[in-house]
Amino acid sequence: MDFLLQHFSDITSVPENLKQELLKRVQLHTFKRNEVIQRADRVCKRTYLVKQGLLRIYFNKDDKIITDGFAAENEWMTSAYSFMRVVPDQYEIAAIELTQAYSLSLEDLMYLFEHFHEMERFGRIVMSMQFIKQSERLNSIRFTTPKEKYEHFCNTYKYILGRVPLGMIASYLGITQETLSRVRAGS
Amino acid sequence: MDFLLQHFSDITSVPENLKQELLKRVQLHTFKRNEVIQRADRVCKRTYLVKQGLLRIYFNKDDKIITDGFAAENEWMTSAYSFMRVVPDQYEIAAIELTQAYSLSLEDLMYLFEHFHEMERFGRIVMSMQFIKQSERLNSIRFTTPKEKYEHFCNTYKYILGRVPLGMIASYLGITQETLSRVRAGS
DNA sequence: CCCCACATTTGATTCAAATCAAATAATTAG
DNA sequence: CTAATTATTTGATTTGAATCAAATGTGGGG
Repeated sequence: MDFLLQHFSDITSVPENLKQELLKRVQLHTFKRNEVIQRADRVCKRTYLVKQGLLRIYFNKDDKIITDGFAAENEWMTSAYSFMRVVPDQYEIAAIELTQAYSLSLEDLMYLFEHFHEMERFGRIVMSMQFIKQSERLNSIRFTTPKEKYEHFCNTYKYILGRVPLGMIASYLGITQETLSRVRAGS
Repeated sequence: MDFLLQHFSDITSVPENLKQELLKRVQLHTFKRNEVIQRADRVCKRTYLVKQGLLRIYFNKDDKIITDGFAAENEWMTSAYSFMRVVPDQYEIAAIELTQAYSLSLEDLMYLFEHFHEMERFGRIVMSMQFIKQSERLNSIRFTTPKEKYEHFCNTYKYILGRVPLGMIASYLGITQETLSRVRAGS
């Protein structure tokens, strides 16, 4: 449980009673390699914090699987729109490798936001960080060549490289597998 | 001032003392048509809430001006990375038409976050909404044809259409002016 | 009110990456 | 350990939008 509280403490101060409430509400899961955590067409009920391992979010577009993101240690993963708005969506989440993750339900999260200023701050800071990350990704997708996309990925997410098939990285970067292969070959 | 408090109240409850502090710290600006509010290579010191009019954020890429976003009534505008991290960046912000906007400095914002749970909640909710909006934009840029991009823009931002030159919309959508023109001609 | 800078359209051509196709390499489940 | 599946590379071709080029339209400052 130290991991969980450490994660929160790294972002903002956590008073003792918030710690208690967090520990009371959080669930710890173990997901097998390739286990599907969240299925398409369902409401995503929980948000996950990866303790160890690697999660992936993806969806089916014209019979191709498009990877939309990864979450490794200390990163949060949920199908954001489905989770926040409590509506089904097309995203699935699965474990790429054996993964341990904590999770919170929307109700518990809301309870904690409601009762703890620090939790609200935590939420604001995490959302801000996600927003900034997503901006960078948007700019990368809009304005860079396949080669630059791959290089940026290598620089930013080298800890993911080698843990996932290249096809997943290609679709995450918004290019085809073939193009990624050629980029890597250096032509 | 009613506008400002209404904007906050629409998102979360605002206790009387927070109202006081908000009113004490907020500035009201009037920007002329085409007036530049934020210059490139500078730290963006404030975040703006548009009361009336239209702001635009853009940057120079290879001698082309790329529009990155708009903010109309009840929308926030800032150069997010620069503002949050207190570093200069390449974005500029200008008024497209005569605009009235409230603004807050980072220090004031932090003060309000620090002292008011409700302000923190407001920040969290606004960041979440921005995140979701940005996700939709990312998907639009990644997966849709120029025609679909334009249709989506018309559906979502029709109140902007007609108030800005088409070139700005084209670069916002990630297509060229020529392509947008052809899409509109319907071919 | 008119002219000029800017905005928009239209046409011809180019090009980068997608698609289509298939061979080769590497995992993994039995 | 080996067959079968999955991943990766490599090659040929297509294609949609960018680029290049230029004509036409238009609105707002003088």
